[in-house]
Order: sequence, then structure tokens, then C-alpha cells
Amino acid sequence: MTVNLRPSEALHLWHSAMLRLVQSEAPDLTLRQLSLLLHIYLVPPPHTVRGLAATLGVTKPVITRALDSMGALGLVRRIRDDRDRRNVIIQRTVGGALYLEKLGDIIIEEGRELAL
Amino acid sequence: MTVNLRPSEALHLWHSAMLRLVQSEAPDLTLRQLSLLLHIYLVPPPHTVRGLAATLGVTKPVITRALDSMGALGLVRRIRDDRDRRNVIIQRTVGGALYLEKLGDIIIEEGRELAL
DNA sequence: CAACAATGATACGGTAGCGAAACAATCCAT
DNA sequence: ATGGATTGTTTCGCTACCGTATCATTGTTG
Repeated sequence: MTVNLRPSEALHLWHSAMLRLVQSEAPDLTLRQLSLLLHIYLVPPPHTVRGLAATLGVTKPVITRALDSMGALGLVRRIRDDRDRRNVIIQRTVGGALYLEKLGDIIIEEGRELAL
Repeated sequence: MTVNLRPSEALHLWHSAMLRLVQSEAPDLTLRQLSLLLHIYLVPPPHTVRGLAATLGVTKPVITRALDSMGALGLVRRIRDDRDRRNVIIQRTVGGALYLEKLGDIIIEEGRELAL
């Protein structure tokens, strides 16, 4: 792999990829929600509300609300932790995996176009 | 330059960069706003409300509102077009340039970390 | 000049986000 | 077992966003 970008090129890649993301039919998440989704899918579990809040540097209700809306979109799922029933474990879903797969493809395609 | 990413790596880069963006003090824009900001700074002028709306695939009020809030943040500036006074030309500002410069740096740094 | 077209802004009703604070449920320590 | 700590959720008042529809201003065309 090679990640060898100069700032201007990095921004151009973000630009074209974000443009396609905005244009697409995909549910438009907030920056925080997208960041959360990426974290849940790219960092090894388990994920808890408290842990995610600390990672993103936001308050817990922000995570609860994000999980509500993203759960309604089928991007993520909550279950109680049976070993400590105060905890909620956030799990991945097929829908969420598809969403990220699509995002990954967009970035790659735009990266390729950029490299021409 | 080399933009040679596999989907998983592209997503990891987005993940870490977005995480830092969310954690940072930088005003948290919506995805649309960030996309708009990138477009204004990376695509040659002139930019009009109508043109931007068409590019992003959103309605005009979305652009007007985004310009309102981003204008209040000093990221962007509006002026009337003197050749056709119906048009509004969107211009760049120092604040906006700094914001994007910072974003570019974040992406590069995270790209470097990823490449280790 | 009058009718029309085009541009950006505004009004409206609704939805969803925010932080702070209070809350219920659960665990733990004594 | 009871007091305190911890976790996630809810409530509160507020702000900002959304799309549709309408508006004021400016340009264009007959």
C-alpha cells in the first residue's frame, strides 16, 4: 500500500469522495455519526456508550441519540452486556457493513480518478 | 504522488482523520457544509448559489443557509455580482483557507501514521 | 413598457441535533 | 443489606437543519 499524499491532493480526494457521498441516496449522517460508524466498524469490539463518548470527545447523550438514529437506519445494533447489565454493547449489522463498503468503493474510485 | 489505496485502508484513513476532526475545536460542520466548503476552495470560481445547489444535488435554501452559518464562522463570503445583480458570488476567506489547511494537515499526518 | 424568466432569500411547519441535568437500573463495597 | 458509584437513557430548553412554497429583485424578451 502507498499513502503518499500532499495536502492539496488529500483535500481533492476528500472533496470528490464527499461530494459523491452527499449526492448519493445514502442517508446523510452528521460528521459525528459517520465518525462513530467508522469507529464501530474499524476498531475491534467491544464498544460501549461511555467508551465511544470518550473516544469522540462528546457527551453520552450524543452517542445514545446517534445510536437511536443509526439503529433506525439499520446501521448498528444495541444489546445489553450480560456480564455487566449496566453496559450496552454496540454491534455491527449487515446494513452498516454495506454502507461502509460503499463508502470505501467511492474513495477508491475517486482516488483512481485523481491519479490519472 | 501516489494514491494507491485498498478499500479497507481508505476507510481507516477516513476514520482516523474524521476522528481528529470531530475531536478538534474546529466548528463542526455538517457533511453538506464541509462538502460545500471543499468545493468552493478546490474548484475554480465563480460559484453561485444555484450552481452549488446543482452540484451538491440539494435545494437552494440549503446553500443559502449553509452560506449563512459558514459566513458567520468567517469561512466564506458573499458578494453581489455586478454584471448580473441577481447572482451572488461566493468568495473564499482567510479563515476558510486556514480551516482547510488544517484539515489537509490532519489527513496527511494520519496517512503517514497509517503507512508505518 | 409589460410580461415573463431567473436568482437568491425568506417564511413555515416539522424534525433532529446539542449540552446540562436528572433519572432508573445495576454493580460493588462495606 | 444499604450507601455509593457507574452506566445508559430521558427530559428540558434551545438551536439548527430540512423541503416546500412564496417573495423581492433583477434581467430579458416581445
